[in-house]
Amino acid sequence: MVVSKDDKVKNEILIKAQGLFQIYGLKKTTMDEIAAACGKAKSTLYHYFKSKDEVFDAVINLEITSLRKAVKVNVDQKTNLTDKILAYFVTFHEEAFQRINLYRVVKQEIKIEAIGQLHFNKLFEFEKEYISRILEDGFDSGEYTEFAKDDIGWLSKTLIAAFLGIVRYMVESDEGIDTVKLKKAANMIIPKIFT
Amino acid sequence: MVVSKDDKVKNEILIKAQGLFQIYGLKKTTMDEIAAACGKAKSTLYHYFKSKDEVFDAVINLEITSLRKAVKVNVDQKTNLTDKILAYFVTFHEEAFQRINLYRVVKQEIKIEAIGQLHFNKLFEFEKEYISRILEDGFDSGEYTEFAKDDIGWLSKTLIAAFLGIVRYMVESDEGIDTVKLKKAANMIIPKIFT
DNA sequence: ATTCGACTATTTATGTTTTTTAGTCGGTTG
DNA sequence: CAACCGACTAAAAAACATAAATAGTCGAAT
Repeated sequence: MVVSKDDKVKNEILIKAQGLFQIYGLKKTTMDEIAAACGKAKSTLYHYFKSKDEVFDAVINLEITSLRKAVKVNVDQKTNLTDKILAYFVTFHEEAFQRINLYRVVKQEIKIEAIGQLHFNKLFEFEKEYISRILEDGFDSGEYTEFAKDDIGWLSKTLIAAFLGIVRYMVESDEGIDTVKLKKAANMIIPKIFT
Repeated sequence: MVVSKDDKVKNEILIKAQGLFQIYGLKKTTMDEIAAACGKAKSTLYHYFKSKDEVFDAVINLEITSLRKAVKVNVDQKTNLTDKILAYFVTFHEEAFQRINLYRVVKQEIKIEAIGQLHFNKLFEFEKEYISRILEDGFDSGEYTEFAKDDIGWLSKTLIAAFLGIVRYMVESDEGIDTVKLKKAANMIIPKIFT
């Protein structure tokens, strides 16, 4: 069989853990609880995962993977640079806010807590890489000439920082995530140079 | 005389407090220290200010006032909308980072601590109002037609949130505040519609 | 009206104990 | 022998108590 017994149990644990993390968060979910939810002893979990962090990591990666898939679908549909970046930002954040664990990481990160930092940095890094690639494609195809290629690294970081600022504000002010506003914001941030 | 004795002493206290806040921050500066710096007893301070918070408030307002003045000078020099907004953002943040107390509030705010919140909100509110006014002027003069007037409130909030996101990133990543980059960022955020 | 010193009421820091929880280990079972 | 368990340990977190620092009050003095 393609999916081994090992993978199956691992997945079972992850699903249960995911459910608990969603309800209680990382800190308030204990390994005993996860074990109980799986109908196993705690020590058994350590047969599949080295540590609690590794379990959480795996859950987050599960969600990031599915998020990336969703984003890719939307971005690939678009044909020009501006639409791609716009689609990227809108989809990314729509999808992220649908995934409570990720949302938590971002929200925790806003309040700068130790644990979220790593995941957030990874997220930021991923966003930067993704945007950089889109920009580079635009450059190579000659679609985009306004900035030097050397600026792409800085450019994508700034784009993301700005966009994250808006999302942050939406979260903090409890104004919720309004897709229409999000689109407007994205449209405003993405420099018209791109069009 | 125009400046009353009362105001003179108040100012003396504020100057001393400002110096101490700059060195030690709000929490690590005691009322006893401020009093000692003024060569007065602590209880005397309470004759001029209701509480320690009121002293800090007054200091912050002192700095905000001088900052506003500096910003206004730069903005007023510009003739068109885009330049005004650009000048506003660049000057505002340049000046803010020169004022350690304000900088502290902003930085504290990044780590969301109770005390900074109020000041930060006030700052945010001020920035919003200021930008709104600039935008409205642009509308009224017919310089700007792309957005509806109703959108100005949302527009200025978004602009500020985005810009704050970039500043935040600069602070967090310890990349420092590079004016050239700041200008680039501002240029990128301010939609080309304005030009 | 200003100032002060002595006082109180809160916060904050410190140290101690208890409880909770992550992670280990030897042994059991299918 | 891979998957599991229960009992154990070590480390972290929570709870508690105590001491110290500090914000803020008040009556008296100038």
